[in-house]
Amino acid sequence: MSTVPRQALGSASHNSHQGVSRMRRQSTAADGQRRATVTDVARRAGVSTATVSRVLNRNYPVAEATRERVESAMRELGYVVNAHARALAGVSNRTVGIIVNEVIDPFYAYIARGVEREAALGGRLCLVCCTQGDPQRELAFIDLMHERRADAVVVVGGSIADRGYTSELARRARELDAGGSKLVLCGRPPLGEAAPTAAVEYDNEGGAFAITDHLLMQGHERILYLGGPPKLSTTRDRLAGHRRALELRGIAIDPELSQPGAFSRNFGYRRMAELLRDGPEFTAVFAANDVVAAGAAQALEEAGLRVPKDISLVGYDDIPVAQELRPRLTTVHVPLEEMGRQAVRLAVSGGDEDDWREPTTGALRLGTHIVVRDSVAPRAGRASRM
Amino acid sequence: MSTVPRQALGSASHNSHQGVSRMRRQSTAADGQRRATVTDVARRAGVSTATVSRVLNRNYPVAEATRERVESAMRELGYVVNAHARALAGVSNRTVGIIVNEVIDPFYAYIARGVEREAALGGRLCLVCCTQGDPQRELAFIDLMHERRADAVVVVGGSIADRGYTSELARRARELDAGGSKLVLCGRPPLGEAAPTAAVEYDNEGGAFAITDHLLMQGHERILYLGGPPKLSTTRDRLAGHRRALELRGIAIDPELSQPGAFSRNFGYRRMAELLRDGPEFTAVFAANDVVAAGAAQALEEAGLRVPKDISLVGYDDIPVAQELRPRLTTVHVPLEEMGRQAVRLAVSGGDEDDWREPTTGALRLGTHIVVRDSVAPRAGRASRM
DNA sequence: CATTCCATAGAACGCGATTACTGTCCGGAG
DNA sequence: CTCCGGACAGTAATCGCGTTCTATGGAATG
Repeated sequence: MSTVPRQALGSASHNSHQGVSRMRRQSTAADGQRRATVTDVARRAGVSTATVSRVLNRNYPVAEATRERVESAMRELGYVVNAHARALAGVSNRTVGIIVNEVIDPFYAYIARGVEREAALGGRLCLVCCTQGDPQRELAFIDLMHERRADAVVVVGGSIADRGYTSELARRARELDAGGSKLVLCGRPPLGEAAPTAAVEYDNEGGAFAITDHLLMQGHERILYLGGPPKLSTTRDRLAGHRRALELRGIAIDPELSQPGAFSRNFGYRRMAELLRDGPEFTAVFAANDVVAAGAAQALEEAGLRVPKDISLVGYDDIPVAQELRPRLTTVHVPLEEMGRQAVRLAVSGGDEDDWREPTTGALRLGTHIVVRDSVAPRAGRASRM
Repeated sequence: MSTVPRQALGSASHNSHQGVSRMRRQSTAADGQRRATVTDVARRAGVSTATVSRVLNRNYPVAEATRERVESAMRELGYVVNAHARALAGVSNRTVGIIVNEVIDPFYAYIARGVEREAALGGRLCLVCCTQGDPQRELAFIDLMHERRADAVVVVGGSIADRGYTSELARRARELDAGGSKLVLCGRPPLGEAAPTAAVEYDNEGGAFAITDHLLMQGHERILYLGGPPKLSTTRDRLAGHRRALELRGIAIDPELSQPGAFSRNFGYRRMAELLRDGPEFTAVFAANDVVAAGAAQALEEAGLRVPKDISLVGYDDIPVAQELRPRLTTVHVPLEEMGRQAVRLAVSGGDEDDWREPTTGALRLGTHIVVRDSVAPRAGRASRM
């Protein structure tokens, strides 16, 4: 079996169709009303089911009068096509799946918006799942979407570098591909040659480099890197850009200034408070993302430190909270919504399937750039001031 | 036909299956590889399809050895059940639909999270759509979800009081109900007796009353009500609570102090700035929601007014931005995630269908309460100060 | 040895819709 | 007065899986 146990989804009682042998809905029996079917419509309109299907799909000439008879029959019966039957008969069911950590996290929400909008443009619906950071759930959701024959499955966000996990993911990529769907990696590194996937990345390393350099230009040399799960590809890339910038300026890397952790406001707040109490000296903070920066900002505020006068602070992602903080946060802009759009575009190639089966593996890398606001000032040195 | 034209979804070329008469996938022909079916698995494992189905559904005893043979056959073939075929055969497809204005709006995002989590608990997947505030799109999406036979369709957010729209919605409620699904209204008033819907509301009026009263207790008598689309049920209810509080204290209602508009940060900012320049006097602002409050706060700040010293400010919803603003925003807490959870709970009655068909119309009303933070102070009167 | 009970095989339907074929009808050309 | 093609419409085979219902081989039981 190619599926992760459904237990991974925390299903209370996943064996839904168990025991309770449902009474089979007999078309003969009472039950009041059945759902109308094509057959019903056809009978009522005095035509064949083929004709009904034709007016439904507008893919074959049907006489005006006939069409009208059929349409009013549908209306009178309250007929609604059955997408499952249609999918079974070979028509794309027009859905794309998207798997994120958490829908309320703006980072994911913006990407999801892009996916949803682009999908809607192609007349598609969007299946959304939240893994809450659990790779097992992610795999289980991919399976569920495969079962539903989604046109594409977009997996969003950084990934952990785990051997077993990666190969599981690659296998699913192959299975999906064999079935004509596509696995799209959004904001995470590709799986390598063996796996037929599409990918939309952004210049994570470059953004980190740029904003670190921005800090360096202001004279900061002791920069605290705060937050970001250590094993996540996202963290790895941001940290890499950060270090490259430091090295380029000939600044030694102090391990103590690297403080990875969760991508959460709470982590930013607590660790910052701790570090302020008994941590290394630093004059600037590079928060792994804007949410962490918000937490750090609060800790700084409560410690009586002024941003940017005493300490400079920058974030990453450029989500709305960056503009809400005071001072407004200097950060790295990531084209989140665009990533989502491109992800589905890469996978489904527009609304019409004229171009049947193009490059089986597409990749895309979007740019990032820093947004300068008010949270960075020339170095003043917290140590030298207090 | 009971559906709104798909054009409403802005589909670029919605007649996807038109003209391009797809080559029918012949099981006989080449094509390299077909997707494995139950029959394939059965053949490979040397058992019957009935047995395969049994190990798949675990609803009938199967010898351990047989099960293993079947399972490894599935693994080797990369078999993935076809949810459509399964749904067609009468098994619930386990999906719930949710329709919101906008996924990046925290108000909706939190509700969506509740829906998604509760759905996942029941082993269900979640179909998400964004209407961007267009009632036509909302109706079109409901149809699409009905076509997919979602177990439930949750429509989130305030509704406009339009005669035609309401009856269209009611019709869909009936159609869904006839098919065994359910339309759930989340955060909006019921449709009346004629429509079989479930509903989860929150005490919108009460929250507005409470926070207005909070302002009154601090001596504020001239309170500006800012934002909220005028015809939206949400606005109507909040405004009602607000006015009831005013009347209870015998304060005359000044139409000039009622400034409805979009639920956007931008509206809050701009209208606030205008009003500060040439609007009526007021000592407190009741923003229709936290987002509007954020905009208003910026305008106030730029005008050199201090919150709450010069002007008090409150919002509604209690989304994260409320804690990020400085001063932290006093607002009304709405149990958003819980609303989402209850919405699906109301509709699908847990994971197991033991309790077959319960009350066809459930309703629920969750409480709200104010959260006092730092944006309200006793009246100081902007007029008397400047 | 006869009887039961199990696990499973086998086969027929049903689910609802799509569509490759196969007509049928009708008008105009030859 | 045929013949032919275009416009429509009907027939029936699929699609992949779930659900019986009957039949059967063999092990356990008495």
